[in-house]
Amino acid sequence: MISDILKEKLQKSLGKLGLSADKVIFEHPGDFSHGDYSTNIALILSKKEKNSPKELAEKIVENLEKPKEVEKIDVAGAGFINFHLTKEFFASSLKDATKESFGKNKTLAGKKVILEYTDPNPFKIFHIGHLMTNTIGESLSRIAEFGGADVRRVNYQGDVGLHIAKAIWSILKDKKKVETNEDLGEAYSKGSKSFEEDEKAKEEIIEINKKIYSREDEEINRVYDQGKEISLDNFEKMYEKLGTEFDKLFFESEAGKEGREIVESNANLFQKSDGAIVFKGENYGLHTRVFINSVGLPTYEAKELGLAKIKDEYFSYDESYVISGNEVNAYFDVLLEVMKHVYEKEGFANKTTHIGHGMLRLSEGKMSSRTGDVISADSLLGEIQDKVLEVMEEREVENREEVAEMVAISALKYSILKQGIGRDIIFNFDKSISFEGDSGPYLQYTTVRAKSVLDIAKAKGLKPSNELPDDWESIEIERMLYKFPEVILRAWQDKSPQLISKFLIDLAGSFNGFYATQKIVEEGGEYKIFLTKAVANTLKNGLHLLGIKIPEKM
RNA sequence: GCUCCUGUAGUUCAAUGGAUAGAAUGCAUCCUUGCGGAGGAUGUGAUGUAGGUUCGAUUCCUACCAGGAGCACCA
Repeated sequence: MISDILKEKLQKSLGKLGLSADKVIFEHPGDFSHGDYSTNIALILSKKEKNSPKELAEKIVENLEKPKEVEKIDVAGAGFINFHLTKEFFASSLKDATKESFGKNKTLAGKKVILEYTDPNPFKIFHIGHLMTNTIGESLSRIAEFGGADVRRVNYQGDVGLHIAKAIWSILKDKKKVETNEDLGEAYSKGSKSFEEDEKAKEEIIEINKKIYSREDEEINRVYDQGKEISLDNFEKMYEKLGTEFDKLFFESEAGKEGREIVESNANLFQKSDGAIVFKGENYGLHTRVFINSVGLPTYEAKELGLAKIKDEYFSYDESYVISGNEVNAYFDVLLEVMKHVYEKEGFANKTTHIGHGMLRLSEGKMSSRTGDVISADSLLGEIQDKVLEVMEEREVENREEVAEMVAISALKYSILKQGIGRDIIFNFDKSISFEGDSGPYLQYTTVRAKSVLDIAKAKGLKPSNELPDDWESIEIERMLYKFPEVILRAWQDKSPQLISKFLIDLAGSFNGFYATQKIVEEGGEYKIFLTKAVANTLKNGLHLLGIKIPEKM
């Protein structure tokens, strides 16, 4: 790595001056005029020395042996030492950027990583919140794969619990045939409403809930089994659309059993309180949470406790990630504390990380799944797709619907992944989904365009070559491409797909600028064609990491 | 009330303690020759308030103001 070479030379120079530094940090300046690598070492060391940072920087540079990859070294600003790389370095680094494997690394080689995400509940609507969790989880899974990890994607679905009792109560009461997912959604929101407003309904629902667990009532079992099947089929279709293939589905019914046993066999850790079994988190700076409720049923907490073990039996993981909305952050802290004690030997708590993402909220107000006031993923995607079709109207494209769906999903996924994971997304139907500028479709469009250029070059018999033309001056694109692998490393380290989004949008912008000012396909343009190939390949790999598909034409 | 998160152009988002706080969108002006205009170029415009730490603060600390989430049998 070039940065290692720079570090070594710099240490030597410091040595000559009788100085030393434990760690020398190189970074890429935001502004290209400040070079390709930069270090603030002089600013830090000048504190101990009496020299001014700028003078010290100049002394360091005087004693610095310039590696062949470096064009020039200069001192700027308050005392930064900036390194400008040579065009030969860029030209040779481009070779990597045209490789299929560009961006892959080995930081997670041999590691078993399990990621749980999406977690919709049968009998309920797959809403836009699930869309958000899925998008983030899928992207992180792919980034882990690029790091060489053995990855398992898992999904944990609530197939028991009050929400189902509510839906079943409504179905039984109306004696209605349930055939579609919409029927289920309707039944749920109706049952949910009655649960809040009608005491008698509430009692009946609680009664049904017990029978769902015990499976003693044939009528209930029949409705339950049928509804679950309809729901899961519907989810499968959605996963396919979104580009996620789960390796394993877990269900609350199994996790509940396991969890209850674990709570019972660790009785000393828990306390009885008002008929429930609780964990007093106050002793650990946390709060109290119920694990087994007063009716004797395991809550989500106990289920998740069981799930950690079930996951390990399935795939003895080194790292486990649970991706969900950040509304459960506090509860997850409690859970991890309990896991520390319960699974002391197994060390699950240390291997498990909860990633809480922000909420998708509507500018018009809050979304509530209890009142049935939710926006389904289907309706949102449909609406975006209609807008895409409008833009596509005048274009000649085969498979219109299919392409429009790809573009719609890309628009949505990008708008989720372009910002920090923990932050809420304020959603405005008219404005939020963009097809231009800082958007998924822009990235797709740029990739398709670059590929189209390559096709034309090929048809004209012009072959890409990374041999530099005599009068070549290195351009922004070259100075960006070689950073892609570093970006991916950091994206995993920080669990921030947004770093990849940012990188791709900058790269695409830079390429579009290049495209607008230069003719690429021409005699003597072999290097520019090579550059285009590198950009297309990098965009392709980057978009893959965001979970975005690329159409042939759009 | 307690805990956590967030306050950056009109709007939606960036900025591992660094250099002139970046994009996009909006608005204004411009780009037929040359390969996809879902594009390109130029201009416009912002760190909630008050202190502190630091050579250097959007970033760290304190207080305040504003918004959001969580705080016992939902998940």
